[in-house]
Amino acid sequence: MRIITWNINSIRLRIDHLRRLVDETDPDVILLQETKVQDHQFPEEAVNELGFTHTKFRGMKSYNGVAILSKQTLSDTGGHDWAGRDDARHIFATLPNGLEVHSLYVPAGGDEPDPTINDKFQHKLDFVSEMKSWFPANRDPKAPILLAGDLNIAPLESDVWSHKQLLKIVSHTPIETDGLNAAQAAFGWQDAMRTHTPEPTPLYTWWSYRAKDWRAANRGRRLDHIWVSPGLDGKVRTMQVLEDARGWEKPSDHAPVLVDLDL
DNA sequence: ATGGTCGGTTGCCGA
Repeated sequence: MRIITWNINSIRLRIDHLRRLVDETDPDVILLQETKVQDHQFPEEAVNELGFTHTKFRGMKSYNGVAILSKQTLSDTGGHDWAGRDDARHIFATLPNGLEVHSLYVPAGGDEPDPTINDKFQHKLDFVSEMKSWFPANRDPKAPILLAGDLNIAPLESDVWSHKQLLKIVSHTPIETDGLNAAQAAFGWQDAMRTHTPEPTPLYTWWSYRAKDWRAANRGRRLDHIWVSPGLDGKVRTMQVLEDARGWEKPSDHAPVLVDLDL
């Protein structure tokens, strides 16, 4: 089973990119973040025409928004309101083979890495702190569960272009990376991307729009992640960051990440 | 040290 996660940064603007991604990789399931569309405006017909006749989505006006696109039936769907906010950052569903997939969009957290003066950073820390308790309280680690999305944190030194230069930059500060590592450990989540491509190999999924030449500068960060439960131990066969998509015309600033599961 | 670019409830805000 082939699964892709992607921060698409507006599904309506990039529906042709989604078509190209499907043509080139033929995934079974696509988990999206930053769809930036309300549910009544979701391009369900265009998605159906790509072969994804089963969809679950949760959007709001202008910001955020997550979706699950599947060729097979989706059941038992829902989404948690993290940090007490109904802001369309989480959706989950179960596939016919029993695999539960979660699409998650963690808040970016603003620019100032001080929670006492930056409410957005406090919100991000609260969100990640709740990730640590929510999964153990609501799910069985022995079950087959995949959690993927834009977690907006690059936890490892080789997840950023310069560990030293990014230590005070939101997405790589110790308070965030400690929080994410704690959330991961609390459920026994396995970092499928790093199982496949261990440190110290650099691994990035996001490159800023602001670089003159993103590929030449390569000042990337690994903000997108695929985690699998202990119940899926040994089931991840391949992993690829689809960097080419970052070079398409009018791209998302995030590259899709693909895994094949032996299920 | 600074400013650089996107998308969408555009003339700003969030990323």
